[in-house]
Formats: sequence, C-alpha cells, structure tokens
Amino acid sequence: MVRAMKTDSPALFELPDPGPEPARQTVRAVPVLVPMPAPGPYSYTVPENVHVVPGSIVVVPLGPRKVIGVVWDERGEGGSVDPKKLRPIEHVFDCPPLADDMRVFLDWVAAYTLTPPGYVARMALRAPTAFDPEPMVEGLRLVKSELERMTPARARVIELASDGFAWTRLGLVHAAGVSASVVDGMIAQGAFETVFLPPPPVVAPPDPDYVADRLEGVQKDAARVLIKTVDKGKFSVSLIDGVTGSGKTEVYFEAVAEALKRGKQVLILLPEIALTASFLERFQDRFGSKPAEWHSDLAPRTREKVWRQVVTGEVRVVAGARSALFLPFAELGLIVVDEEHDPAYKQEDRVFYNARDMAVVRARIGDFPTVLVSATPSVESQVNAMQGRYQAIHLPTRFGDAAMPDLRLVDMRRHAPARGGFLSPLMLRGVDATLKKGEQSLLFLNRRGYAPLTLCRVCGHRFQCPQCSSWLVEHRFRGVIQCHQCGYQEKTPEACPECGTLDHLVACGPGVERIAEEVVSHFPDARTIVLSSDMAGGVKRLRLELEAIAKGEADIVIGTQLVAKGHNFPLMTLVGIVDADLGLANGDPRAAERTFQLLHQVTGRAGRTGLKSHGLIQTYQPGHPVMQAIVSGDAEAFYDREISEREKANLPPFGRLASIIISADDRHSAEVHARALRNAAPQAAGITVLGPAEAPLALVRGRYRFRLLVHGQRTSDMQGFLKAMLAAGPKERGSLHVQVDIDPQSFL
DNA sequence: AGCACGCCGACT
DNA sequence: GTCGGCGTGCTC
Repeated sequence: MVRAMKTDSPALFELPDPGPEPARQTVRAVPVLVPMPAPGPYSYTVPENVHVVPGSIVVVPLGPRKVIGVVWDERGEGGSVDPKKLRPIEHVFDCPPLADDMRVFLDWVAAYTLTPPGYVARMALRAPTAFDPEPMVEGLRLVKSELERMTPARARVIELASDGFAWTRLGLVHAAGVSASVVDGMIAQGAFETVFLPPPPVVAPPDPDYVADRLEGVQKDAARVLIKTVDKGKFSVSLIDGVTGSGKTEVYFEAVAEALKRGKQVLILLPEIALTASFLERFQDRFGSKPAEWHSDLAPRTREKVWRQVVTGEVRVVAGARSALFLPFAELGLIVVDEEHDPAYKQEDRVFYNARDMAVVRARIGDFPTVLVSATPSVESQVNAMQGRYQAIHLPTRFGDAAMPDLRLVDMRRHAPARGGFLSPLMLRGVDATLKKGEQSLLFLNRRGYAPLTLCRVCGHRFQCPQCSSWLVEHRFRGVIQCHQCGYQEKTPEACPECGTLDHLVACGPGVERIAEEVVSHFPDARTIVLSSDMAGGVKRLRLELEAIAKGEADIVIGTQLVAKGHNFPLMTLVGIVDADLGLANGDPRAAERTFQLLHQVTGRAGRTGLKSHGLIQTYQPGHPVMQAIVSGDAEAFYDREISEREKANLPPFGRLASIIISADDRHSAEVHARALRNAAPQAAGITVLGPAEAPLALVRGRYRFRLLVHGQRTSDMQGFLKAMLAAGPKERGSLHVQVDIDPQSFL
C-alpha cells in the first residue's frame, strides 16, 4: 500500500485502500421523499439505465398508487428497511433537479416547523404537470411567396412573414388582420414549412437599465447602500423602514436591478392582497416588463408555465405571495419581503411557517442578500436592526408634495356619541366639513357585518355558533347571522329560538354595516359605500369599487382592514378610526404592535396628494402608548417602549413563542389534548403556558388552538422540548400541529 | 395524506 | 341478502 507523503487533506490518510472495484451486485437504492407524514424519505431501487441525482423529481409507487417524490440525500445511518420491500422508481421527469440549496432549505424548514419533510417538499412541487418540458409550439415559416392565387389578404400575410422568422398561426392571423382561413389556405398551398418553436416566456425579461436614476436625495442614498449590499452577493439582511409614500418600492427596485445585472433571479414577496395591478405596473415602469406572478388563484396553465420557467431560469423576477418562497429557483440571488410585518406571511395550515422568517433562512442557506421592507416593521425586525444583525435603512420623509395627515385623538369619554350611535359629534363634524369641501372621508372599523353579537332582550339568549364557541355576527345586508371563525351561517331569525318572543332581538356593538346605517342617517345625500371582504360580487366587484372610489365616485367610504392595504385614494382627506381600541384587549402578545401597524397604515391612506388631510381616532384610552405614538408620529418612542416591555415580560422576540394547534372533530378530544399538554408544560424548566386570560383556547376554523410561551435561550432546546412533549402527549394521529414562531435570525 | 381492509346498520 | 358508514393501519 502506498501512502501519500504529502497532502492538504489529513482525511486522506484515513481512507482505506479501496482495492479492486467490487462487482456491483446489489441494486442501487436511493432515498425518496414522498408526500406523506413519514419522518424521513423512503428507499427505492434505481432500475438499470435510469439516472437520478439528489433533487431529481420522480414518480414512485406508494401502496396502491403512484406519487411524485424527490430523490433526497443519502442519509448517514441508512434506513434499515427490509430489502424485499424495496420497489423501483417508475419514472424520472425531464426537469432540472432541485438544487442542493433548495434541499437543505426544505430540510431546514421541516425540522424547524416540526413538519414531516415530505409535506414541505410537496410545497415546492405544486405544479402537477410542469415537471416535463413544455411542449414546443408549432410555427410557420414562409418558404414560397409565389402563390397561384394572389389576393390582397395573402399579400399582407406574405409581407409580414417574409421577415425570415417563424410565426405562430394565430400570431400571423392577428398581425395581418386576416381571417384564419386565409392562412390555412396558404398552408394548403405549401407556402409555409412547419417549424417547432420553444414555448413563449410567461413574461418578457426585465431590463435593469430600462429607466435609470430617477431617485433623489435620501432615496438615492438608500438605493446606493442597497446596491452595494447586493453587489457583495453575500448573505445579509437589510431592513428598509420608511413612512408610507417615502418611495420604498422605488428604492428596493434598485436592489432588484442590481441583482439582475449580476445574473441572478429575484423574488419579491408581497402579502397576497398587495399583489395588485398597480404594483405590477410600477414594476413595469421601472423594468419595461412585468414580473411573473405567483399566488393561490393563478390559472393552472399559467401556474405550470411559471413553475417551469422559474426552475429553468427563464423567469428572472417573481412577485408572489408567501408560497412563492418554495419555488425551486435555479439561481436565486435576492429576496425582497415587502410589508414584512404583515401577518399574511404566516401560513397556519398544513405546514406552519412565517414566510418572512423563512426568506431570511433561505437567503442564509443560499448565501445571498435579503431586503425586508415596511413602514411599520415588526418588533422582531426592529430588534434585529437595533442589535446590528440587520442593516437599517431609514426613509424618514414622504416623497414630493405629500404631507403626513394631521392626526387627532377623539376621547370618547368626553365626546360620547349619541345614544345608539358609534360616531362622536367630532367625527360627524369632520365628515360634514369634508363633504362640504367635496373631498372624501374614510371611516375604518375592522369588523365585518352589522353587529358582532345579537341577544334577546326578553330572555337574554345570545346567538352562538353551534360548531364553535364564538358569537354569531349579524350581516344585515345579506340577512344572515354568521360565525367568523368557522363560516357557519343561518338566516337571521325573527324570533328568539329560546323563548320564542318576536322582534325583541337586539344588536350589540358595531360592524361596518351598522356604521354605514348611522352615516346614511346623518348624511342621506352623500354617496356612501361599504367595503369589506364579504362584499357581494367578490374580488372583481371589489376591485371595480376601489377604482371608482379613487376616481371620486364616492363621498364616504366605510371599510374594514382591506382599505388599509395598497390602494391609493387621491381625494381622501379625512380618515376616521371608529374604534382604535379594538384589538388591544384580545390577549395577543402582539396586540399593541398590530394595532400600531394597522392604525399607521390606515391613517397613511390620507393625504397622499397635496391636499391638506386629517385623521380622527376614536378611543377610550387616549393615554395608551399606541394612541400616543400614532398622533405624535413618534414611532421610535413606541418601538423603544414596546421592546423594553417585551424584554421584561420575556415576550417575542425575547421569549420564544410557539403555538400548539389542536384539531379534533369533537370538542372533548381536543380538550383532553389541550389539558394534557398544558399540564405537561410546567414540568419542564423554563416553560410557561399563557393562561386563558392572555391567550384563551380559541377555535380557529374548527381547530382548538392555544399558545405556549417557551422561555429558553436556544431554539434547538425549545424544538427538542416540543418534540418530546408531542411524543409524550396522548396519541391521536394527525390532531396536533405545532407552529414554531420565533425569530430565526437569532440562531442562524 | 390517501387508500384498503373490516365490521355493523338501512335498503334496492 | 347487499351497499355503505368511517375506525384502524400501512405505505420503501
């Protein structure tokens, strides 16, 4: 045996002499992740002449059916499966394998969220027939311009097609403005040869230099910092924190341009609702073409094309909702998370994750930069910026002539509304003045329907959901009472189901519909509209209404949460918050933060043009830090205070917050689990269960849910604890879900 | 997650 | 006498 005398790698000394290559008798078996809740991949044999590598997308038999799986990485111990059980891989798709980074990422997410890896992998494969190449498109190339019967229509076609390029049949028909039969006739006479063209791209490639250098001042400085960061091409997280209207989007577009110039693909994550036509247009204004879109209601064909072209690298920029994070990019080099504080980034079924956090993880694994963007960053991100883990980029002022609205608190104890009403005289006066100026008012109340609770004045019966424990919300426009947790609904009864008394049902508290009623009674001649997600006519109607409002076709808009996002109403000069306290008392450790973010966003809807604008905020707690921060505009003070409070109470991001979600058909079974887990928790050191007062057992879409607040220094400890606790809990398959909801940057 | 197997109630 | 409910268990 010859020993190496000199080597860079000490490990070489330890390698035994391999000897002559042994004849490969054993059939090769590889691990394959399959879409089921197994703790790891299954093994399959690889038939002769079949080539697979880790990441290959395959079809394998699983029990009686065929499923799509991904060849995974060879594991250390090697599963001890009976070799007789092994079945062969059935088919390998003609598709680039999932990149190493992607596999590491999927494994990481599975471990972090305590989800079976097969489920996580399935999220990356959500494009059923995209795994084989798109079929070639049939094209026509002109080979003979002399035809026996020449007509003006034929001449036009020939003129176009004699450019030497191949045309699609329909393309030629449209461009020449002739009927299809003209082209068909020419085909029959042998004017064209058929050629096969690569399928057209879903979007034209973006041009990073399409428009350059429109930025000025602070924006330009911020863009310069970002460009430098992207140019380094290394992992980093930047947090752009800029008020509404400060040009954040234009600034991060420069980072996108830089990544494109470096030959990288870019992912822009947006909360689903912010993926609007206006965003796509802004992108097009900067890059000359639209980004590819990715969200839940893409047409299946488009979805497949986008998936395929992302994996082949043909699509360079994707703007997508949270699920876009699991697209298998070929060469991803930048992720932007816009509205990074938005709770819509949390997925709370099947795989529980926060796309903002997972974006940071994906960037870490792929070693490329991430940019988080928000006017009101999450406390987690703010802390990371303060501690220097994130690069902070601050855009303090509005761009151009847009001024911040003049905000004022309305102390409801002193300016009480009329009996039976919810709008203070000050608010009504504000609306009146705005009406007289011919400008628009927005009244915001984050509660759908007419009234959140209905009761019988005679016997005190309260309408409760028969499926869960929450109150039924009256929707007077639709004539139903509905559960906002599970969707249960019935016709609004006229008589009390308990005592049978007619006409003695009384609505308690306001919803947007009730506010509309009050507004109409005060301003019968104003054009009033209610906007809420349950609006008749769906998303299409909603979009039309939003456009109409922007054009000034309404005087008073009464809306829920959805008016807070994205849309610009140039004539909106009064924003009234009907109940600023709503949501402060619900026991969510993030209640104050959420309220601050929401109020900031809603009041930011006003005054985006040069018009002088106002905000009136109705509250019973004018001294509350959130109210103070909103009126003073001093966000920094709010964050400072919130951060120190959180630190004291060991709340996120200082404590480690986890939700355990328990689902069972019957309430009793769920309660048994809940109790068992709650009792088990305090036995381990450093674990606190938030009591019912702070985080009550709640029913969310038929699932019992409660939260554990886990105090610990290292996430891995917490992970281990949760795993052990789940294993020790009462066995009931598939009924427990764990959402680990912590700041991943703290342990990268 | 699917899907089959298996064991008890109301039907052509 | 069968069709069909969903409880239990397995899938390399």
